[in-house]
Amino acid sequence: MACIARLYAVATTLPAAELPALFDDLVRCETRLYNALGETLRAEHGIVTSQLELLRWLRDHPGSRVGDAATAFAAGVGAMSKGTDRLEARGLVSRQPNPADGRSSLISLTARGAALVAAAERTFDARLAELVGTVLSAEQVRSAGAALGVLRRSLEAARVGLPVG
Amino acid sequence: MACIARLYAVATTLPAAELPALFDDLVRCETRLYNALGETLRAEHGIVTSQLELLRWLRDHPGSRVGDAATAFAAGVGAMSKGTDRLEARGLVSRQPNPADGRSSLISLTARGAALVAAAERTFDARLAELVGTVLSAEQVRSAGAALGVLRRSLEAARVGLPVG
DNA sequence: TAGCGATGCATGCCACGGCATACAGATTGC
DNA sequence: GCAATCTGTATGCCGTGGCATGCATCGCTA
Repeated sequence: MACIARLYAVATTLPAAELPALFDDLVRCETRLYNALGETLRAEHGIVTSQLELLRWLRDHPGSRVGDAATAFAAGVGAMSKGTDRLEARGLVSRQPNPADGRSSLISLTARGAALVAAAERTFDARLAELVGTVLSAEQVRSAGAALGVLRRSLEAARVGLPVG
Repeated sequence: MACIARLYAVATTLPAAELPALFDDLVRCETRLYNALGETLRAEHGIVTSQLELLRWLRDHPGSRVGDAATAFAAGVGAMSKGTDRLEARGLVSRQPNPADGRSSLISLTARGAALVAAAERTFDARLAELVGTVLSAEQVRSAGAALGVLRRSLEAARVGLPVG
């Protein structure tokens, strides 16, 4: 079938071990960066990486619903609902009734949330620059970013790797 | 041509937004790939991605201890101990007394574990080739792999992002 | 407009990881 | 060779996410 032909084509141009090695490096980098950034964010702002990611996304996508965020992060709706609860309990976001659909709410940053995300983002960017910017050349950042961007858009377009809930 | 591109890159600077965007793509790709691979592995072999990663690592690093695996995966020792318990309970690995140190055990694959990792690895590689190999060019895989490899080694050398436990 | 499947979200249960602790065994200093 | 300390691992508690369920609401169709 078509996928056999594709696999064969890949194998002719790429050593078979290349993809698993890439995946391994990808996961290891992600784990360590996530941990290290979370450590710094927790110490300086009392939030962790996943919370900054959500806050930042809400800032950049005002008027979003819980399910929109879940899709964007490839997380379950239940998990995102609970994550929103936690941010709301801390006064960082608020749910407003959705005028177009009574089942959902629109999530927006509070003033505190907006201030926090601005401050935490500076910390985040600085730490990331320390960890990555001092190690990779601009060329490496760009080529890796281009490849991962292509891959990401492909996975998202195909709805790959979305949890059930 | 790669040489010309590299020389040009040296003279250019990195836009400030490039690193956060790279991190975002990195995390999103990792999440979706991890989920999608886990789905396939669970359906065909009854394990998930993290378990295949550990089993494969144990195969490639015989005579390792719990703490060695924890360091390799940037996981806590407690988590790795419990993960090993789960694999041991399923008869996939076994702990053998460490002749050089009575506090620790040496972990090795059982015959069942070795068979499972061999079969599951084929599934894993095939699914990964579908998801990534059909989307990225060999050149993109190589350049992303090179960059992430450099980054990974830097993070590991600096012991960055290791959990406490 | 009444009914019905589809959709969006919240919640409960379970699995897993982080962190703190406990303890056995190793190592160091005297 | 013993005490003090350190190291390696297991275990308990807690927070978080996935999945299943429940429920309110929407949209479609007759």
